[in-house]
Amino acid sequence: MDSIERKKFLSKIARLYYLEGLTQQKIAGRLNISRTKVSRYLDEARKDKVVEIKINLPKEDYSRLEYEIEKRFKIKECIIVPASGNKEEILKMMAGPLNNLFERILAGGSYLGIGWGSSLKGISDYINVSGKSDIKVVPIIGGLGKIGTGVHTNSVAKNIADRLGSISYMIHSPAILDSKEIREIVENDSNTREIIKLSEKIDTAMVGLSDIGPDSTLIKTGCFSLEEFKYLDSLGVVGDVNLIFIDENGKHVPNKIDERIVRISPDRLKKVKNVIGVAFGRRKLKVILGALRGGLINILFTDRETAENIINSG
Amino acid sequence: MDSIERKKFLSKIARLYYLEGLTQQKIAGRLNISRTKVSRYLDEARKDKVVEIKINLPKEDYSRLEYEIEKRFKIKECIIVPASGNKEEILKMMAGPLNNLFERILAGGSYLGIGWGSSLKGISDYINVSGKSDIKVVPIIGGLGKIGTGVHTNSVAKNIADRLGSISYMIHSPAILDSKEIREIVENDSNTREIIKLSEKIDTAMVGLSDIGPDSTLIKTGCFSLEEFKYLDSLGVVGDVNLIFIDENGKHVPNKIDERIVRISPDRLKKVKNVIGVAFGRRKLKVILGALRGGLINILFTDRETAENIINSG
DNA sequence: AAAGAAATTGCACAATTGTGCAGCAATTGA
DNA sequence: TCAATTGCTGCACAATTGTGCAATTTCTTT
Repeated sequence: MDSIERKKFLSKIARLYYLEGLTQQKIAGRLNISRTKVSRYLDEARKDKVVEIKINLPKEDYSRLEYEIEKRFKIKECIIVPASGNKEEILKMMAGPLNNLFERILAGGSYLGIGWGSSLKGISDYINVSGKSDIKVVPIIGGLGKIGTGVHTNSVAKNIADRLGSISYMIHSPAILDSKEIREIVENDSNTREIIKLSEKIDTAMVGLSDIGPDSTLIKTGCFSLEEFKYLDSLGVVGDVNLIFIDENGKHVPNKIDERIVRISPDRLKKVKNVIGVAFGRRKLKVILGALRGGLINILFTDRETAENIINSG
Repeated sequence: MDSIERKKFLSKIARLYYLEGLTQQKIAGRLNISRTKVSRYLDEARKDKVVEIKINLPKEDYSRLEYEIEKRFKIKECIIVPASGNKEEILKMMAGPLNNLFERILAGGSYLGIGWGSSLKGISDYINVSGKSDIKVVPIIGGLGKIGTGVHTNSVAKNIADRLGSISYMIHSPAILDSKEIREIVENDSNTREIIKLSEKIDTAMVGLSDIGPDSTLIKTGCFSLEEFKYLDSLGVVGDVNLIFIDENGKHVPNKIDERIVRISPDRLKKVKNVIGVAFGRRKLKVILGALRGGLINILFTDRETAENIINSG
């Protein structure tokens, strides 16, 4: 069979299989060849592009980029939304995929850990998932921000719980204390100990990622001073994941601030099945890369621009 | 999940399945949904045209038309070549598909019945199939045309046998005799009887289709007179398949010429597994339709123009 | 708020498809 | 011409995929 004859034959088989919906067995019978041959001819047809499978992507679909990032960093999932420059809009666009994700990964009776951050706070307002009333929402970091402003850890956890139709726990300790001693005392208090203990039951967590630049929310809210950030910078820190300070490879950088912080431990966090990070913007590129490389998060929500930067920075 | 969100999700799954080649099981694990759901989402994606499967047809491909005819007349196969107006060219184009067909349907040791006709004669020169040396080629009609011209039944059979690297039998009787009595005598001769007997072993036959117009080869070669054709026409005959005269529905029309003809019987022919008819051109439309409707042939070789006429005449 | 209707889900099974392998045929090279 | 090599074939099995069904959930309607 010459090349053109062959192509025609392949397209005939491909038509019967893909367009007319016959089974390989039926095609084999009809053309008087073995079923095995049909299977192999179809293979050839696909390889030779006689058959092409096209996916009609909705506009602004980045599933390809998503899959590239998923593969590159061996993470479970990456969700990319169009970049608009406007933070609130970006968060709004993340709502749908986040709800979809929650539908899929929040198993009955499971515990959901919630960190802190303006993105987390922002996105939480769009959560809308039904049938998850037996989820327990647990803070995995002490309070940051003022109660009443709605950015406080407990508020975010409560907000999310409300939107899931479920319940939340509260943490009665600030995230950052004045000294190691005070932290130890607070952490030994049964109220706090209980919450910390709960973090072992978590199988899904949502964490915030911050850089340590002067514009970070942590500076703006007065949680840290510029001097402290400079100190962390000098140690090679590129940012934090739920106040776990990491370097560009996602390795936890030991530092003297750590001992004053109340939060889930790096080891514990790495054992959580699904860790969702929501972060985008040029400033956060390094900490995102670190978090991905170090395996601190395995589900990433970001925008197109950041995603492209991630891929280009390998 | 709203409509756009759903489409994005579908396209994500479709990408993983069709483009990245993951199994449904892997996708299910990755997205934390059941495998059954993946199967159903893929179904939906195809139905919603999120996934489109396109077959890159070689130019001048008529596989769609072929399949329409196959379905409409419940025949095994229809092969259509581009119409060029030039008979020789059309036959040449049929060579590839015919060889392909022979490769598929000629089983080891089987008998191949050969009729008569200028198309058959023409196409036989292009046959080229290897590995079929144990086929026996058998005439299924008496001699028509003069020995030596190459249009004679025996010559065509011999030619085909040579090209298959196999052997052929000869029939030592004309197709049309002067009277019923002579035919009976000839048919009772052991030489002829033996060949006729062989036709019971045939599982593939190639037959010619003729119309009964004044330009038909049968008139030109002097086998029939115009009066005889007028007579047949008056009976409702539209043409013949291997000298079986049929009406527009393919029903064998009894007539007084039949009893002078030496050929395979209509009943016998209908039992042959594969009966290949090669015919095209406006004049032959009616007889082709008859042959298809009456189940006298189940594999048709024709050209685009004729094929379109066939479909339009339903 | 309750009952009924409709849709969705996963299981278990059936159907379909893919593939390693042994055997056979074709081709090549001496 | 023969041997060696290469490629093709179908079988038998393994893997993958599709689907009826019962249970459950969700949505309607009263």
